[in-house]
Amino acid sequence: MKIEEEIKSTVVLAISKKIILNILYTQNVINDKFAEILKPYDISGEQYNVLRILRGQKGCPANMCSIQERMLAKTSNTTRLVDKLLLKALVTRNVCPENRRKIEVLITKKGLNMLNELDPKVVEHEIFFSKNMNTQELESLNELLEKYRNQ
Amino acid sequence: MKIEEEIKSTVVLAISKKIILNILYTQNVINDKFAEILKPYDISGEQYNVLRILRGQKGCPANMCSIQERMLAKTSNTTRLVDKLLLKALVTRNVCPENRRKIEVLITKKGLNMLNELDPKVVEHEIFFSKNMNTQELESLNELLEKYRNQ
DNA sequence: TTTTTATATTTGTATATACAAATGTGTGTT
DNA sequence: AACACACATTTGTATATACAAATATAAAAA
Repeated sequence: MKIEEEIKSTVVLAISKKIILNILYTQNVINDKFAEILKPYDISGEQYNVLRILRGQKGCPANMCSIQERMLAKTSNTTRLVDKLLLKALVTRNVCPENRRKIEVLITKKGLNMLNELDPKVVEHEIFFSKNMNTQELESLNELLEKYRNQ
Repeated sequence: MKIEEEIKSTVVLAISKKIILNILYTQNVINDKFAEILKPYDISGEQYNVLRILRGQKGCPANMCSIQERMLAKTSNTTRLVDKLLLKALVTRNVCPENRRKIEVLITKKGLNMLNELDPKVVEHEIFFSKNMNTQELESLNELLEKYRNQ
């Protein structure tokens, strides 16, 4: 369905407006579908994102700052996301001995197991949207998005 | 900046994953910039979206259902968004006399004036991201996004 | 050493998202 | 009329976003 139909617009939209609406709407579709995958695991998309960042550390602890700057939403509240993960025993949290202002966050074995179980489902989700497009179209979409975002 | 740099990824990402991350991240950039435009007017992006839908009614009242289905985020809570707009006198809300289950929501003169004042800033925001791309690239981006979203 | 400044994180408040349950109203059936 | 069912909206609860203020610690300056 075209974006005008999705929002039931009755007027012709400028291409610059259509692209904005298309990106915002597509993001909603992606997120809704991803939330369904995560639902049985009782974690949110943002919590998943934190876990994924922690796994990427390969055993090294991450502090709040470094998690924050790797998040997609730059204004996420990492403290509270880590709080939730701590309650579920998916991460550990300790004051850094070298610099007591910092907090060392580590993913637990339980957290790693959850991510490993999710891995194939996440890949399936990513491929789902790409499956009817050829490599050239995918590369083109990616390049155009980056050109668009960087003004 | 490429998406890998934005999220400080150290590994090469599959194209299907890059596109997902690119869309999610680009949406955040668009929303953050738009929120700044709205800030002086003390309304949120979702509240703006409701006002824009109501103006599109051209004097006809809209009920909660029809507002909901025109929203970008299909799970927005229209009742509470309209509550906020009512407090600022940007809309009126009345029970529909023909069907008392329905609510008639109308944009006020104050609401219309706010939208009119915002119009040029919104267009400027839309054009900002498109300005370094030619018509063909813009059309191509729009088509690829729609093909992508519809699997 | 005390003060100032910078850094890292937490907390508070308002708003919005997500979803289920509750409420109120209209329609059709017996 | 009484009942069941569908429709439209509201309300409740948990989570997340957005942003400012508060707290704690470290480093630099006086």
